[in-house]
Amino acid sequence: MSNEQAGGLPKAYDASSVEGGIYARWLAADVFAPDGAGSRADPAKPPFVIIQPPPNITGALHLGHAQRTAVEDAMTRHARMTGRPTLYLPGKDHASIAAQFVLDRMLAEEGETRESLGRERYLERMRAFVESTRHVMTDQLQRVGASLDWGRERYTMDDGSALAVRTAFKRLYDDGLAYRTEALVNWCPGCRTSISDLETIATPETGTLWQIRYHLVDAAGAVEPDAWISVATTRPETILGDTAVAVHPEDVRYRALVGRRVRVPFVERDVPVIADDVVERDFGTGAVKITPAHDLDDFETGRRHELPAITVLDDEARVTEAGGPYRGLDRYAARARILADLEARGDLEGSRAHEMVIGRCQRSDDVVEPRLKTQWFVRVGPLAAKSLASVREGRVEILPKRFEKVFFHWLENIRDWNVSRQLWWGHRIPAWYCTDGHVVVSDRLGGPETCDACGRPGTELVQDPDIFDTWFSSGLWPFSTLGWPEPTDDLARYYPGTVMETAYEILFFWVARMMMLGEWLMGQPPFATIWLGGIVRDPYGVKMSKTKGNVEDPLATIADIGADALRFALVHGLAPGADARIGRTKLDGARNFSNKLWNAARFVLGARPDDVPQGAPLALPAAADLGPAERWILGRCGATIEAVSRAHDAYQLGEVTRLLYEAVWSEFCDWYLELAKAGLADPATTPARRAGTWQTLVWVLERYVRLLHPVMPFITESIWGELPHEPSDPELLIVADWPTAERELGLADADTSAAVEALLDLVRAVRNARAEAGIDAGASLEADVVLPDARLREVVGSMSASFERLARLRPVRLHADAASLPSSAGSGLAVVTAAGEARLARGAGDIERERARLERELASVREALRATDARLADVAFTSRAPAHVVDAARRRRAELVEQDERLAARLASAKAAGDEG
RNA sequence: GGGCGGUUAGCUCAGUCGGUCAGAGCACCUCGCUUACACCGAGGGGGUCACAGGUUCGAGUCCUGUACCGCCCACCA
Repeated sequence: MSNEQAGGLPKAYDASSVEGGIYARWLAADVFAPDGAGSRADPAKPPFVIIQPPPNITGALHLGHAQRTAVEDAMTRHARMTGRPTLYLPGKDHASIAAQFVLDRMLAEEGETRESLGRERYLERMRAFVESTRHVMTDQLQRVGASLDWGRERYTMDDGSALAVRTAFKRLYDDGLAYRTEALVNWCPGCRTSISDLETIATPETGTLWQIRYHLVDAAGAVEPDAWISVATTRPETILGDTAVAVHPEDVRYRALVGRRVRVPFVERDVPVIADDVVERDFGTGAVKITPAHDLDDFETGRRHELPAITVLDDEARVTEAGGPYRGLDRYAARARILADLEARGDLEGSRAHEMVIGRCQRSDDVVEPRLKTQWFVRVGPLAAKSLASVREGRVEILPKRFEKVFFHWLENIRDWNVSRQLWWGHRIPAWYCTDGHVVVSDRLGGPETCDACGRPGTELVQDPDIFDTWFSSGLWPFSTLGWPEPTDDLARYYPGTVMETAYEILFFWVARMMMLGEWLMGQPPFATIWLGGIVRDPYGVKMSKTKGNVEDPLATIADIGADALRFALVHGLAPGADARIGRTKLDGARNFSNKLWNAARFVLGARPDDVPQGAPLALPAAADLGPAERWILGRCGATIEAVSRAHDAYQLGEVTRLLYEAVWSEFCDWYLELAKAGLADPATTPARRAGTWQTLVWVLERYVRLLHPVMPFITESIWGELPHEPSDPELLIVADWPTAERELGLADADTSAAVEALLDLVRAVRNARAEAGIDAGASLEADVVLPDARLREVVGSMSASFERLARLRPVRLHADAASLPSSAGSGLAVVTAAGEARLARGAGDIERERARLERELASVREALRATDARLADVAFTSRAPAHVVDAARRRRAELVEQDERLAARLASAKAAGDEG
């Protein structure tokens, strides 16, 4: 029975040589799809559909993806084992602006630009680029072990998505929720496209507030050199687009000027002084220049007063023709020149530093320019209302719950969604314009046949050059991937989804949009639970990023310690919504745990008694063949099954790994394995009991392997391959049943468990006393053990081989009470626990040290006793606290009293012995 | 300017319904190469649960306030 041959398990688990093969076996067995050939799903059970954010098609796996995948895959595998048809659908996102950003950089190295290639050639390049990268993420997700249903893989630029986008947009248009208008949008001059509010990052900056004179114009239209109104601005270059100066209607300083005209410098345009209560009298000079085409506030003020909006900055933020003498200058160059010119005219009154918040492009970091553009918008009010109601009324649950508030706040204050992008890579907006100015929105592939309004043939219509915001197509993901708008079986079966798992970073970008679009187009929210994860940080709490160089490469980590250890580390201690710090220490811990599990399996397989035939099916031992230790570990195993199942049902994966780490390491390995070793080695053990012990080892290990599979799929599948099974078990663990606990719990009983716990407690106490007394750890001592409880005495008696081995005592003589101890037992070490006491014989010992130890223990017991007594003496406590709490306190007191007596007696004899010596 | 989260052992963090809740891992100290594992085993030290009030028989746990850290949202030039 050598462990080298341990049932085929090699001495060390070699992840790199095993994982690929296991993944290939899963693929070959077709077990990932809910309807795959190898699926053992029960079609009658409710499907479990998990929705994952499709990664960018040009991307490579980073630790954040790995964590998302670890979480999603664990949920998926757990659901699959419970027999539910389980859909975990893979996909890629075309990521229009992000992909263009990457490709543009590559083109720049070749000396090319978007414009130099032109739209068609640029898109060809993009398609080729995307083809070259799309396999990367797929391969890496498989390395992590993601049990994605690859047969259903989708892409946000495939034909199905394209149809879904056209259909969705037409529906919104027909419902009056998509409209085209000229409005101020966030314009990124670097990316040369509009971006959404979400992509505009408010950045605090110290700017300058300049004070500038606008001279009044007299009735004859002449400038009055000595009469002016001073305005305050942080953007002098927008002077060129001013169409009014506003003051507060009740501001006495300016009341007389309202209705007069002032001359805008340089462009020499006369504009009115208007009164509007948006103006803060206390800010700056109390007078504001109004530039409707370049400031959101001003745009609205302009509307109220019917002011013209003059665009003075172009797509690249250079001054337009309307900017007169400054035309062609970059916005900042124009600012400098204008300030210098104002100074020269004597119209620059002063300036001061000003703390302000400026919008920057999330992608390029350019300062975003509000610009007047004709674009498509989605009216989100009615959509948001539905989403808010779904969450408020509990149809959709957000985990953790605190994000519900964030979600509410955002949706309550949301502005219409600008969906047009002046980019090329993405879905073209399905809107066509005819020369008569009619607009046709069509979901027909290739565009409308005729203009709806005038019947002009489609060939004479011109399609909108813009594309959709990437998130418009991602927002359709939960149903576009199931075949929508076609009424497919998948759509009927797998919509709405069960859980949507993602990082809280994209709650608004993606989750909220899926909610809004899903509810409107499908009539119900796209998922029941929103599970939000956090950000993966380095050990110092810094968000990992390539530029900071603090990234942990998940693939290198997998090569190093295996995918399972990485997954375990990413999930262990994870709470929804909380950021996770991942570093060497945590990864090492996970690797050590994998190693522990592997070696426990090697031991168990190698410990098969000779009279148990190899290849015998797995069976729970008969009750008669179980010792107390077996009953105890089966009870613990049952409790763990139940606790882990509950944790999974609540999506608490951090709790799942915590429970299993504890169960496998601290209970199974540290205690039961050691107890079993002694039982197996004891010649007094009957063959039936020996078989029962081994079967218990295998059984419990087998349950833990099942429970760990969702988090650690490879190593558990590996071990499973070597373990005996019940006849009803499948060949692959991935489709094995999730365990239930009734059989284990049926073999356990509370009394035996309590007795075994008491035994373990005694072992701990003996080890402690031995260590403190400095006794050689290898030395075996004679012991007299007093256990007043008969049941406990019986259990310890039946486990004497284990007890002797674990506590290093031999022989152990059991006694019902201290009075029956032989007098020779008076010397040596005394060990007192709640259940009883042990007296260990030993040679020469340090009496003083022993006395000090006993005094310390006695003092601590008396302290606890005092506290318990005080509690029980308080009538308020005994009358108001629930009975079970009071009972527990009374039991505790009784134990403490006994310990007190035993310790006092031992201390007395130790003192006597010391005095004699 | 609003809102949210955090503050528990040297470090990273669990702690559900208020009652064995003062916990884990790492680090540290002392032993130990006991035939699964040194990626290990045994034992140990270490915390006024940020601070101040309050509710309660009883408070890391609930309430109020304060401090510090972090995050999200925000169209006052």
